Amino acid sequence: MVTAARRAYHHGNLRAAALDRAAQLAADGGTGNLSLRALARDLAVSPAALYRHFADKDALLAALAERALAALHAALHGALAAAPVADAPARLVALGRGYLAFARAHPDAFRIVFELRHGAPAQRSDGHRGEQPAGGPFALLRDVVGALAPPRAPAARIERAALSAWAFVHGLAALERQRAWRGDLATVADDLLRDYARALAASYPR
Amino acid sequence: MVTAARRAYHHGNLRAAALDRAAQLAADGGTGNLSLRALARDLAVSPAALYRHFADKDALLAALAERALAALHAALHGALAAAPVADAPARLVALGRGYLAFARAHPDAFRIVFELRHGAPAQRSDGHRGEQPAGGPFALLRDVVGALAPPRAPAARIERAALSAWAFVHGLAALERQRAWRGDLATVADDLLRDYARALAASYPR
DNA sequence: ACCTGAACACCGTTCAAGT
DNA sequence: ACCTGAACACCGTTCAAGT
Repeated sequence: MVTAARRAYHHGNLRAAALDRAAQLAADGGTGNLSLRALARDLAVSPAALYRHFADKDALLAALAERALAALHAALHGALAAAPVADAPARLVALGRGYLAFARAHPDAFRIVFELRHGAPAQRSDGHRGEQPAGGPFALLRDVVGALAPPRAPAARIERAALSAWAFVHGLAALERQRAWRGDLATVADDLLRDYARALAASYPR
Repeated sequence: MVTAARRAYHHGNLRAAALDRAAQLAADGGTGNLSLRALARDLAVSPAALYRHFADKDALLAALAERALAALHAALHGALAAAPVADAPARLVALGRGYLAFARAHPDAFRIVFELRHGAPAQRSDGHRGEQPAGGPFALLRDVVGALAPPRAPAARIERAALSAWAFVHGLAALERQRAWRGDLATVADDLLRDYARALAASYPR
């Protein structure tokens, strides 16, 4: 059994197994308590073996973040699929609900997507990264916000409105995770999402 | 010189010196790279000496967070003092700008206030904590949002509007810190703050 | 190509012992 | 009361060596 599993790693799935297990460990004990040595121990593998698949611990965390971002995208896509196609405000609310629900259900995944390289000051001078976190999920948001706007609204205005909506719902998720609010932020957040969508829809002259 | 400094610690200021130096180290290398041993080395003190003043590393970080929260409060208070007393929307914008400016100038302090116990799932069942982060700064925000509302507006509505505004500006700060936006979020954020204040003021029937 | 064993330079934390 | 020295059980990472 052990030897079979061991042999399997030689077939190229240590990387995948490590990511799966690391995601579980992060979900249980938090990303901060995740150690490569504990992970290796868990996989019945030598610590050094992981370095054949990840350059260092940060690379492992980055791969984990990539997975988490894909999961967030999928969750938002699902939330959108369950919303009425014609009702743009309802779709925006559904997107916000999906975002908050994901942050609640997978706080570790949410964290690793948005708080990676959390303690490093190193801002690479070769340009901004961060296209990944903005990529998939933000495109969904822009589409929904665009559908809310009049047919020939300027793209720049839609971009700005989408950023604003993202900041709003992201802030709600962050404050809720932080428990920086006495009482039940979750139910209030739902009301605020609806208010926000309504106000945005009303902001366009008709 | 060294002996004089050493003797000074016996006079009860190791705790303060440790916090000062820890704040510096966190500002330079990020909170994640802060180690008690390096801190002790830096203070020419044995690692164990710090445990006379802090229960463990988390306690040191919590004390650091307390300082950072006070600094944020002071910064917001200052931003408000420089804004016209009568112009409530301008005061809201000033508060938002102060928040964003603080997050930009002291990313480590901002982080430690809002992302402490970042990797832990442990939600204490004895009730919610998080009164501290909401305490000082949020009271300022509630006052400003209250001044924006009609004289006899219901308190619950003001609370909700203040939470909404907090979430919005906090989200902007988080996304900006994350560089999760191609291009210059800082200047766009300023526009969005003004839009937000205007929309909030307009949301009250007159 | 993929993994092991052993080593290096670190950690956080504890505890007896010093002054 | 406050600090030191030494120890324990961990880390991340590297590197020769195995298959």
